[in-house]
Amino acid sequence: MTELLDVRKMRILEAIVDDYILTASPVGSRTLSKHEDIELSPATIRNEMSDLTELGFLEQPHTSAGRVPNEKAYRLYVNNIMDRASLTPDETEYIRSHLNTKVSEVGEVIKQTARMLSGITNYTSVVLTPQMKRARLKHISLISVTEGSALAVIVTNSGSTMNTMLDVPKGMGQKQLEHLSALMNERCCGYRLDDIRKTLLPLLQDEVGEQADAVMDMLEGISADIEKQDVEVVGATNMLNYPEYSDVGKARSFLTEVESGDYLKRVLTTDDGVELTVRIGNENDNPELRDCSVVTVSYRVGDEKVGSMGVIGPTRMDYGKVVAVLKCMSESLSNVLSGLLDSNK
Amino acid sequence: MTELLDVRKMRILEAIVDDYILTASPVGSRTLSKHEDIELSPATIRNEMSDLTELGFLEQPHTSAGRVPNEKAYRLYVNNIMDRASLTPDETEYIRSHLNTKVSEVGEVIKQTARMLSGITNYTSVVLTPQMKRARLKHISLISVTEGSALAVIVTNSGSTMNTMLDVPKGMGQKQLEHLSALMNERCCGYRLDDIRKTLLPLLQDEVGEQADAVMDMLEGISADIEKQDVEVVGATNMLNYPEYSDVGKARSFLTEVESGDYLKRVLTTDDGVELTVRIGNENDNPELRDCSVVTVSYRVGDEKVGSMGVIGPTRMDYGKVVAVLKCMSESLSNVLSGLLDSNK
DNA sequence: TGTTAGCACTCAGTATTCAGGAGTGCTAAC
DNA sequence: GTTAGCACTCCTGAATACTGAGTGCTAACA
Repeated sequence: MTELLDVRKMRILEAIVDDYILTASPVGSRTLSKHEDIELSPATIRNEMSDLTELGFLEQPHTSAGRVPNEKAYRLYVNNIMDRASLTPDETEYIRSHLNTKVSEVGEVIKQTARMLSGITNYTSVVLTPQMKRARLKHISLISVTEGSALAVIVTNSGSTMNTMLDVPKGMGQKQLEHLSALMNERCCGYRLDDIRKTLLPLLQDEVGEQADAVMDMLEGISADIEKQDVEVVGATNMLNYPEYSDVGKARSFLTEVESGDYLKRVLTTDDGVELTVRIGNENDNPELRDCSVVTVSYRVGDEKVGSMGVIGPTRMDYGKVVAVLKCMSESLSNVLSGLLDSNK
Repeated sequence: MTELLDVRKMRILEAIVDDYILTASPVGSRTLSKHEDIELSPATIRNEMSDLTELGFLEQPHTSAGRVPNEKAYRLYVNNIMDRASLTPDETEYIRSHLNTKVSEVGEVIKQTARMLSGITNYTSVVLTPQMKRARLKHISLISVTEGSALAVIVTNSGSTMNTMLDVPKGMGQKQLEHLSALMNERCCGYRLDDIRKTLLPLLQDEVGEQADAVMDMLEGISADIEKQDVEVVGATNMLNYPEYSDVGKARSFLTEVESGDYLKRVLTTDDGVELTVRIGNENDNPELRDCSVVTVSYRVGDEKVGSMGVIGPTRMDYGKVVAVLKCMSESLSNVLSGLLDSNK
């Protein structure tokens, strides 16, 4: 792949993509000839562009327009060309400091991350809440709410909390729930949340006796909720700033799709084993997003991936910057979360 | 006000508003002459329309266009003309049934209400979460989360729950927090949440001794959170379906404004003593919403107002339907919430 | 006196034409 | 291999004319 194109073609393609990312309008040979890196006459450039078109990297809206890069070009650009623009020290500092200050609640940190991502990039951001199942139980409280329902409040060693409404058997009141949760705390503290069900059940079985079934159901309910991860989408309306979405119809279908969150959640929860993924245009198997690119990156607690975040923008997005921001943000968020974890061992 | 206009003018104005609500394009005399209620020639109607324009109810985009109703017309329409379109039995039934099924969590009910509001009306809906301060305490749990912070979980007699992160003095661990919450439960159960602070403090003062200040701070924290009401905004992108927002710039500023939620929250939390309020265009003291109308209605638990909800649409909204839907929805939500309350007395 | 038919007038919207300009591909010369 | 030159394409925007919906006014009518 790398040596499909000679150096000069590469350079020209890069310049075209760079220019198009900036202006969103077809790039002509004369424009390129003024580019400092390219010391060639327009005619020569035209020949090269003609080649690049034939090779499938460029497209022409009409005969007398300049060239527009297509997905193949962006793919090459992302894989081989772009220099991962590093952030300015200011930006790095901005991210670090704003993520460090208020770490009291995990949910807040996630929201803040999403806000910053979309704020810095001017695209749409999406952040997945961290997986709880690998966290360890620090404390659980069962609180009777109404006859037949109770609230389970789980605190993990990373300091995050989780609420789950549970159905409980009729007649099980606050007293019994307290007894049960005391038992759970005694036996399960320090276990991983996704191990609780199988660990706890045998331990409890003899103690809870006739209510074993009910307890089992409750644990099921808790387990189901532990698996759940939410997505935080911020800045969808940013897209209205780009000429790609000056058509209200397109804007509407984009917003509808993104706000449903379904596709983004799917993308963020599929773990393809890679830290950073770039999905360009139709590489998204979602027709509504065929004019968009989605860049995702995972974040960790300790050495373990626990969630991911991403940026959605037009295919003509500033890949270099987005990648740099995501990496920095992932690093920062991982640190913050891991720090939380350590401080409560 | 009522008798500013004679019957015929009223009827013509009504027809104009009705037609404009439907089509969003200026209404001409010929169109009106075909209207079944109006047995007049175009010429006569033109005279009347000319009068209505002079009286300030209609406007003309340009000489050879039809007439467009303005805010004054809508105001008259809302106050004196529109027959509050009653919902079809289907719609009423739909609202009742969908709000009754899943009542497990108050937050869910509110979200569902917002979704249905915007679904039925095709406008943007906004629902305020119910005030907690008038609810009565059923149970409180204090759970240690990290060194220095704890989670307070409050369950009210209406079955709703509330979480608040609190700063606690260093060294106060789970044991002490449990002791404290046991004390609170014993003393404060059944009290109104907004009375707890002043009720509890004297009672506790001698018992908590040296930690009185810290407890005081915690109560402050809880009180502050009790006051908080959130807004749930759904269907903002619905507005992109209306020609008023075929301009992306307008769409963007609308979406930005609405999604911030600031103005809507202010509108929903100001209690003007009236059950139902219609704010037309510039009656909203928010320039971003000068082309919108906001209709709000309060909902109750028992006889007490505890929250409100609203619909935002273009000034050319179907006021009759919106008012009918809101009234029905408020009624249903009030019933559901009051039912929850009663069932736990 | 209120209503209506008729008519001249206005003006947004659409289609048409035209000139300008940006950009291309090709050819021939360097 | 590179470049200058040139004919060609086709988008864009301005100017122009045409159409049709709608008005206001006047005069006739009931």
